[in-house]
Amino acid sequence: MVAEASCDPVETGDANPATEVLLDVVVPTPAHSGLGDRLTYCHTVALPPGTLVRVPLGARAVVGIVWGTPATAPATPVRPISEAWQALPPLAAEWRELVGFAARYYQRALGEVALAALPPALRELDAARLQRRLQRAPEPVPPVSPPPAETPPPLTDAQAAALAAIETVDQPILLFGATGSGKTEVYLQATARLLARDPQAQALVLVPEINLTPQLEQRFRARFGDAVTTLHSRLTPAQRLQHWLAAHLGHARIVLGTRMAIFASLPQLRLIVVDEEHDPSYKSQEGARYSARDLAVYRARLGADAGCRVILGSATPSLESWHAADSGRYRRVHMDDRMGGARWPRLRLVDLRQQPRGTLLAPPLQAAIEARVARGEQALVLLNRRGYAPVIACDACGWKSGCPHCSAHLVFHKADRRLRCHHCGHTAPIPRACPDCGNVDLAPLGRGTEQLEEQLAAALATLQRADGTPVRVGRLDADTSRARGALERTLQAVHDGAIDVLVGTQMIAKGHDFRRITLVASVNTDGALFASDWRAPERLFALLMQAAGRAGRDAAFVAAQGSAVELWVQTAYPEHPMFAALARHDYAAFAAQQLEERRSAGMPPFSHQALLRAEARQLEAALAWLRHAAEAAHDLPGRAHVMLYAPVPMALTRVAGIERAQLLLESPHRPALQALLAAWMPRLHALRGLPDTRGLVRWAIDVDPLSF
DNA sequence: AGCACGCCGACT
DNA sequence: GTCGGCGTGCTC
Repeated sequence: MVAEASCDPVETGDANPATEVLLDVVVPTPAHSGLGDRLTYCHTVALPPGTLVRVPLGARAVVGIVWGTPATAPATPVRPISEAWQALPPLAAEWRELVGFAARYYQRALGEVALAALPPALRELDAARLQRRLQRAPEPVPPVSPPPAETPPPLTDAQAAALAAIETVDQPILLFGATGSGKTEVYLQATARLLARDPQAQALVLVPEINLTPQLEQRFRARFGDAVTTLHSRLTPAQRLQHWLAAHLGHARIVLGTRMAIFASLPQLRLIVVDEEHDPSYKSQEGARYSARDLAVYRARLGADAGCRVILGSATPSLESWHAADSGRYRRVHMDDRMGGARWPRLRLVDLRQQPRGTLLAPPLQAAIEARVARGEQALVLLNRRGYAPVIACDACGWKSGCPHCSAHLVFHKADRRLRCHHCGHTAPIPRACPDCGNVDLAPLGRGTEQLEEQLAAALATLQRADGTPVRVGRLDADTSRARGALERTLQAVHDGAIDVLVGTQMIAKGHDFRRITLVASVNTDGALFASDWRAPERLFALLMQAAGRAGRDAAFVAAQGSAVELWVQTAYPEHPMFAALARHDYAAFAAQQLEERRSAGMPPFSHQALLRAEARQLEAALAWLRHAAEAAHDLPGRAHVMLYAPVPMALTRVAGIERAQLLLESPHRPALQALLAAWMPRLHALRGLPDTRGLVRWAIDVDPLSF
């Protein structure tokens, strides 16, 4: 009480102005708490913006970040800052700007975004423990160069051109290069040149999934040693804090991380690399739904005065980035030759209309796989559906195994002889008879990776390798890689040649550098070709290009074998124009065709979208809430330029007993959409508690949504 | 969102 | 007689 009174500027501010300072502090207040983003506290001395502090909030003590000084003194008496962590350098102005922009653009509370960007373990610390931690690790800035731990290889012409562009072009670089064209070497050398020029500089390298691309981390470590650190969600809380501190204190020169790393504190950031920039995992799907790739471009612009650059790399860029390059906002740098003389796989289409219905593996494809395995080569077979069969059904009455909590089928998993829901985790034993009619003939419908593995293993059972050992079929999907280290073991087994044929979901298509693969096959492709999601063709093309890139990586091996490197695709629509572009490995043609479709339909990137999502116990409550929301938008700024569609249930309406619905907003004018959203938010918060929306669980806005 | 305070059932 | 159910309400 005394402390609070002494802090009140009205009471003591005049009496002792030198020792009482008002500060705006950002604390983790969810937007709907009714509190503003910045709360005013007082302290004995002025603290620079970016200083971490602990402050009382209600009955709790929370970590906050000093954001500045209040424009006006608040009406309510202010409470004092409990402790200021002055041992830690303040978070830089650019970091605060990035966080502020992300909060504004994605319509989240500033405190939520700012505090979520810090390692959780930091919030557990106090000033004393922080002090000890900082003293215990007074790591000097390690000398990165010279000498580099590994001598870089000579550059190809394309790589030299790319590096020249990076150093001279003051725009985001779209590094467009096929798998194996040497993009990674460009990242490495761009980083090396930066560090040679400016020994204090830092680089940020973003990857979609760090566990699926261990060799990128290996290559950075081989070149830069201990100057590299990592930031991703698989780190333990202590590691994450340690790595974050290394970046914040400038001990780490290079941060390699997943999308969350875009918020790392990097005071000397001069280069951002976004590898596989088209990958949808750069878009966060919970909390603040940010795009790390888009924020990377923004962050580089914030640092432009200091010479910060951004490289977006991909063999199949997002249509957004491709269009930005077409329109001159990004600079496209094309690396068109595959290094080491490796040849591109030839496309072999299997027309499923010529095959018996329900064919999983057409005889010519199976024969091709057998022939390769017999010669000591390897094959990858892609099927984007895990489990044995996506559903089991009753022959007599048409009953299908449905999830009691979701509007989805229970998937038959033969490995544990159970039915499993892939959306809520519900599991059930396989019923002996149909629950509806008692019929005992229940049949699995459709195929998953387990069944494909089984069928291939049976087909290859009589084959032997050159050394007389039996041929081995392996499987890689979320089920087989759940256990710690299982993923690495399977990948190693493929590397070592212990596995001849690897079956799996799209995770087998990622950047693994398998040397003896000469055939890649996609056996169930058509679902994505005609999916209701209009981004599906783009993703399918990227997946098939990426999968194709796994084949023929070792030119010497391929030449010695005398094999043709092939990509097999089973489809009932072989005349689809996408396959013509795929056969020529012509992403530019595919992108041009897709962008033309988007332009005429007024779809992104020719318009901008946001989704308002609502979840409720009853679907009607969610829909009613969205209708109220639409009504509340009628007179908002920007409304004339923003199209609001009717609220609809989501494609997968119910998940874990919660009904989901959404409302799409679309505008050709991004600022109009942003203005509308910003003005809409307070009204949406005020919508709580309407009588026909009882059972509403939560709602959220997804700006630039990727999935519908 | 947390985390209080605040009024009604089965236990040491 | 207490421990605890989660219903409203507040957080500079």
